[in-house]
Amino acid sequence: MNAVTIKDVALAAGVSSATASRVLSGHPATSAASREKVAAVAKELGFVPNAQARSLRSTKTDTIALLISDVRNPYFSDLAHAVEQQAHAAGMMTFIGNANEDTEQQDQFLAAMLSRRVDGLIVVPQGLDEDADRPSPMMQRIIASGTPLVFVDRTLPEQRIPSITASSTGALEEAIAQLKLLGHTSIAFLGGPDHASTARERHSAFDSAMAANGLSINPALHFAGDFRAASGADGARWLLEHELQPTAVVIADAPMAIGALTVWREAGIRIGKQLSVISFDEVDAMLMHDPPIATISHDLTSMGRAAVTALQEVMAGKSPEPQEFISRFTARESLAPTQAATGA
Amino acid sequence: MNAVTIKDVALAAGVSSATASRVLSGHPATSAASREKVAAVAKELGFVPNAQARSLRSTKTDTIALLISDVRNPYFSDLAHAVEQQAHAAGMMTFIGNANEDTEQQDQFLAAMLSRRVDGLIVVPQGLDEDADRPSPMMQRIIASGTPLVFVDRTLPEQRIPSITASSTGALEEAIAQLKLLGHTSIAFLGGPDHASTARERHSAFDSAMAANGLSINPALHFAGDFRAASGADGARWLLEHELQPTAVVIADAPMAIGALTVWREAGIRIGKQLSVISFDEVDAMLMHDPPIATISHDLTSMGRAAVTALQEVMAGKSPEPQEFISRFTARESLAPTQAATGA
DNA sequence: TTGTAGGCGTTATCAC
DNA sequence: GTGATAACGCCTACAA
Repeated sequence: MNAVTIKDVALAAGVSSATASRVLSGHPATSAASREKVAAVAKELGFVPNAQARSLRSTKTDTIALLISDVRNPYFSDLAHAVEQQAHAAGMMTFIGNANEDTEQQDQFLAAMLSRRVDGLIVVPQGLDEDADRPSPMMQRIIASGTPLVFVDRTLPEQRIPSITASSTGALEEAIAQLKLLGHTSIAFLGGPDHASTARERHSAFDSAMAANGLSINPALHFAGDFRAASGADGARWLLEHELQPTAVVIADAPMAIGALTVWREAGIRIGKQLSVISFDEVDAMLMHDPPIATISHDLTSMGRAAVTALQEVMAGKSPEPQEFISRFTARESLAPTQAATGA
Repeated sequence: MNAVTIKDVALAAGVSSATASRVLSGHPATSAASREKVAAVAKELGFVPNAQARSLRSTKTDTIALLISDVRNPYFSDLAHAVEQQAHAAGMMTFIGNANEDTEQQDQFLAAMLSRRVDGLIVVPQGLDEDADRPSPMMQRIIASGTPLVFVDRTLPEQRIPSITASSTGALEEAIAQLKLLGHTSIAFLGGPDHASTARERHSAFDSAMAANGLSINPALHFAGDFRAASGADGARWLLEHELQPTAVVIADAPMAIGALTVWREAGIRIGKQLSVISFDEVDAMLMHDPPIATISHDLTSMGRAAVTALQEVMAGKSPEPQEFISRFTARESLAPTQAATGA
């Protein structure tokens, strides 16, 4: 068992534990002699400082927590990776927690992090299902506790919390303009869950992009999914049976798109011929698809970095401005001139 | 700021901190009266126990760490999800760490976990590049420290460490038999990096499946990738230019398959006609592809659960047997009778 | 430069 | 059942 403490090191090095501590934590007031001896002994004994004790005393843990809503969604694993790398570069560890799109799991994770006294939190917040905009009680406690907090990707209408978000308005305007140019006027939207601010943002950006292009917004062409593959498949089936037979569709995230495209493949729908498709989130599978799928993508790497930077500012007592990244539209062969209705 | 300690709670409840502690940690020796009062006060004050202090005293953290080699690989995010859920059910938190297929990052994470005194470790071990089978120095220290440790997915030849692995021999024999039946005799293998035991296992299982089916093993048809999409793309290009023009290919993981399939789409290769494809790892994108891709899949959920269970046994002082899961072959339309060579 | 002496928040050990 | 008290491992005034 690893029970070697700083006292053991000090004893073996023939110094006091205070000196050993100073050497091991790089305090300047140490002699070359003790530095050498302590370092050598510590290495030989395999001394690993107890982070618990250290941060109990110093009230900092050099650890931040990142709460995402679905580990298995590549969108969030990209975000997690970016945050982790940036935090790592700043000498901090990152706890990654998974809310599973569930307020209860979110709160459990937040409680655990609070209890572990992380130095800060980066959160993709879940709204409450019934009342999408109200932070959960645990979130309110976090805020009340004064723990440095930053929202990323999604947000809640809490004025004091800096947030890093993405705006898809411009990209969607481009996308819809492109579709209109190709002759599409009946365009469906497979959206995400209303408790996610991103789902609402994408939906309203879609509506305003339609309006900006002089196309009418038809609520009957909006399907409410949940950002997961199964709901994308449901949306695809819903579309197949839809009386209006739109000729193009925008899908709110990659898992839903993959689910939907699978259904359409099974149904023999030719993408880019019978149905034009644009999906949010650029993942490798979109380029594998034949034809490749046009995407609206967010720069997760930059967003993740920005979140860490903003959090560091909050930890330093500043109040960083909210930051909004602009998503990018990439046209691909999944877009083509109108030919026939979906079900043809 | 959240500076409410157990003493504050005790004071407000009119009991000693010892009693407060007993109530808050569910110790049986408490009266109903104090239980009520303490609980009420704690809630009112928003008391959050300091996990640092608690585990400093109790020498347990109710936390385990999971080290995977690539967060963005869906294979590992599935595994992570399974481990997390199972650990959560057992009342433990999970730290998820990302080695990025890199021994140095692996070691940093392990050191951080050791320093945080996690109760146990579940690791997908990285071999050293130069000497795939030797555990890194840090891994040796972990082992020496006696921290409960379990390997999952990959393994190292350390006799004392329980490991949860998968065997693809049977599945590959089935797969190759199927290909042979369809007339394929020249079958390529796009493999993973040698420092991963799974890559070696899949490769040797491929070879023995070829042999078992009476087909000759041709080293010239083996491509060494690294489990990532880019190397799959490289492998696909390599195959396109290969003088032997195999008619079928087995790919060692999903990201590589997606990379490869993208290249083949661009090159106009018709999968399931000109080239039959089998990929390891069943991810949604495999079913989205037209035609759907035959897969060899592991039951990550069961493996993740088994890893947690094994770790719990180690923590309880037992020595669980190594466990080997059997992978499953699923035939799909990406397999078809031989027609023409790849490059035709 | 070094050592001594608390103390961080909690729980375990004793008495009562 | 409850309350003092010590101890977990480390860091940091303070004094030397």
